[in-house]
Amino acid sequence: MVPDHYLKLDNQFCFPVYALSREIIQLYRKFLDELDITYPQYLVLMVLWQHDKQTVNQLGDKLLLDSGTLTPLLKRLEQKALVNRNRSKADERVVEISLTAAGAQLKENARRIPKEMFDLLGITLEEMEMLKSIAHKVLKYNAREQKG
Amino acid sequence: MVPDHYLKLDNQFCFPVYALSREIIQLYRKFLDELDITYPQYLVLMVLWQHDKQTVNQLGDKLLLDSGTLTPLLKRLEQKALVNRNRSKADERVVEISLTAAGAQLKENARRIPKEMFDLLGITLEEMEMLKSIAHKVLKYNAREQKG
DNA sequence: AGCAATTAGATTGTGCACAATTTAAATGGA
DNA sequence: TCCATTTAAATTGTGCACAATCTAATTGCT
Repeated sequence: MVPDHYLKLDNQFCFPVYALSREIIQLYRKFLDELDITYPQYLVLMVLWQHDKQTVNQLGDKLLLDSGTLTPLLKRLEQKALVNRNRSKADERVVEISLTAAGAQLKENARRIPKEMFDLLGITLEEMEMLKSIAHKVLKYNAREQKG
Repeated sequence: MVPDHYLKLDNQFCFPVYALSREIIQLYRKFLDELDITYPQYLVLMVLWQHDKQTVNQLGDKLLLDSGTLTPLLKRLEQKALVNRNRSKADERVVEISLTAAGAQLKENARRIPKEMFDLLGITLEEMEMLKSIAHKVLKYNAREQKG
């Protein structure tokens, strides 16, 4: 019989990750409110800042989000005049997302965020790298499972 | 000038945590669908399994959730006949949440979940402890900031 | 060419999260 | 005792997440 121990909140491994994720998004709010964007919108812009003009699918692959989440989010970014949404002429099913001048410009205002977030978190570089590598391990492990 | 490097998705510390949190909730779904509950509902039940009869505030303190999230969630648990919601007689503002027989019984069906989840994640015990301790550090650090 | 199967994205519906406001009960002076 | 202040939940409104379904365009097969 599995003991009660394993069902206590304090002994959970997953709850801290879930709580940490919400805490991080909360800390981002401080910076992102000034830019009038949300954290998921910031992630989309970050992907576009690195490589402009991507399809909804390509954004979804990188952010692990589906069209049910991205379509309305991208429409809100379009309303804020930060991105353009255009049907591809080569394949009418595909929607290409590109940055507007304002969307590209926002990158400069966002530049200071990663460093300030790191300071806010109060952890060491080593801990950060450890966290990243464990997260990647789980995500990669389970991505493999889904295909096989 | 902060270099572009820091604004690339691959170099983010926060995105992996956010993606990992969603992946974990996704993996839980496999088990929780059978119990017809969601992950946040499971967390509430876990708190009640450890200590029955708590106020909405007490649940919120432990799970770091407010009444805007908990009130509708608890109403759904009530509809499933897993918890009771009763106004305290000593203080009419307070709502006390307690397990029904079915809610208490569900603990037995949930008992196997933590072990199976651990197996699914594909990480070592050491990595799990590391992840927990870093999450706790950030959460505690920022809880302190909010008060000071 | 014609049509089934596939693919990209949009839509619908449910359930969190969370800010901001509201309501009602309790408390703490003056 | 009276009333401003505080407190506990509930409510309202916005924005994700995500399953399931739908629509329309494309591809592949014969």
